[in-house]
Amino acid sequence: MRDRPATEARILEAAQAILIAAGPGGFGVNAVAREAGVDKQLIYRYYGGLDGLLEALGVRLAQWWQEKLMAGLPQTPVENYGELIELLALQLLHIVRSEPLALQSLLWELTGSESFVKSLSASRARAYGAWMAGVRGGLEPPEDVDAPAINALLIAAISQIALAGRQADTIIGLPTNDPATWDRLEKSLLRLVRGVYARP
Amino acid sequence: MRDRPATEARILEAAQAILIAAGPGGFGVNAVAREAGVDKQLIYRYYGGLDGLLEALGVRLAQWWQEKLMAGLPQTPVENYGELIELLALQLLHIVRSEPLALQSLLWELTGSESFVKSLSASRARAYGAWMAGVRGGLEPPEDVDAPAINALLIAAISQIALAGRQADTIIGLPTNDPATWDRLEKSLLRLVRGVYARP
DNA sequence: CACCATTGTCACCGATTGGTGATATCAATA
DNA sequence: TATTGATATCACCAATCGGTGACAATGGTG
Repeated sequence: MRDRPATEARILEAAQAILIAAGPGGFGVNAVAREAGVDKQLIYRYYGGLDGLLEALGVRLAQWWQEKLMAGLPQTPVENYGELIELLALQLLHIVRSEPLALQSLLWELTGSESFVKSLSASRARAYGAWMAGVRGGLEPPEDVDAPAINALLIAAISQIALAGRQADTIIGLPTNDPATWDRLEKSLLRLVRGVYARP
Repeated sequence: MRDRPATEARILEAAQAILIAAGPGGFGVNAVAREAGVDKQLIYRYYGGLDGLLEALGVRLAQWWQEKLMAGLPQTPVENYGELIELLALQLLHIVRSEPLALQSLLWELTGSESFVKSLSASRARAYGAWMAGVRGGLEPPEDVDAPAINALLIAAISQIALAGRQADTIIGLPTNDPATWDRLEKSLLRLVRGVYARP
């Protein structure tokens, strides 16, 4: 060993692993050190304590979100603003359904009061914006639609649905384990999008 | 004192107070006992420990949700299914915006793995159903709309928006503290509802 | 080779957690 | 009044938490 950069990386990886496995609640200096096979003293030396480690983990998560979102950029140009939002919604739904880290990250934004949590929320919001900017040509939402508010509601719905399906075995009344449930939710999600961003 | 029923009630009240003030994370035997001004031993005697107390708190929360929802039953008969959902959405938005207990309860459903959490989710779902049953006359949703899925998404959106606005000072990009933000969200929420449950 | 800063290890601290056993105190009954 | 059973209190336990100081091993530099 005796390789500080490598050790720092190991610690950060372990932190992410702990977050995925145990969530924000199970996160702590001892758990991370144990997972990384490293003395916790090094966490204090290299990251200045728990806060510093969280800060570093925060920027890592922000990058992660950016990458995951950008991975779903449509290849073919879209025709109107509504279709854009449809794609974003589907991409986000796919991420939160397939990536445990996404859910734990969202959960952290809801439960944590640390400062890095706020910057994480802001970074994720920026990632959405970057996605939009990267795709929309000159596409504009209909004038009579409050696009930011509508989109926020849609993103919120997707996030909450995924979070709720994590622990409970029923969402409002729909069975969580049934794949048909998620088909219905996806179709209904698109239906909501099309309802506001009227399609030709 | 020396009044078991009163002591039990005090403990349960304290438990709810702790939940409101500190959330699921700060919940514990010691905190509740301290808040109630009671030795924690009594929690073990009367509720059989932390699990039993949670169980009792769960049924209390379920009743609470039922009451809060039912308090918003419309007086005048509604004309169609869409208007019904509009009212439910507005009522729910009002609850989660004005009642801290609602948010902490929702948060618990997302974070807790205890068994009572699942029954709480189920109870809340039943409360929605009871609300609907109490209001809809012979009203039916449009045939081509998957009402349960749509409604689940709408409820999810409302829950998540309120939860996100609790800690972060910006929801996706909308400033949390600005009252105008919530006006926009409410209007856009109704817009989503009307988009699917097409109005005359 | 000797020095010294960096890297890693170990042992400990006070505080808090969920949980338990023994004991004091009271109210009603015999 | 003496006994008894329920109610309340206190002291303690092992485990874990975040955090710190002292010490051992290492590798490059003079």
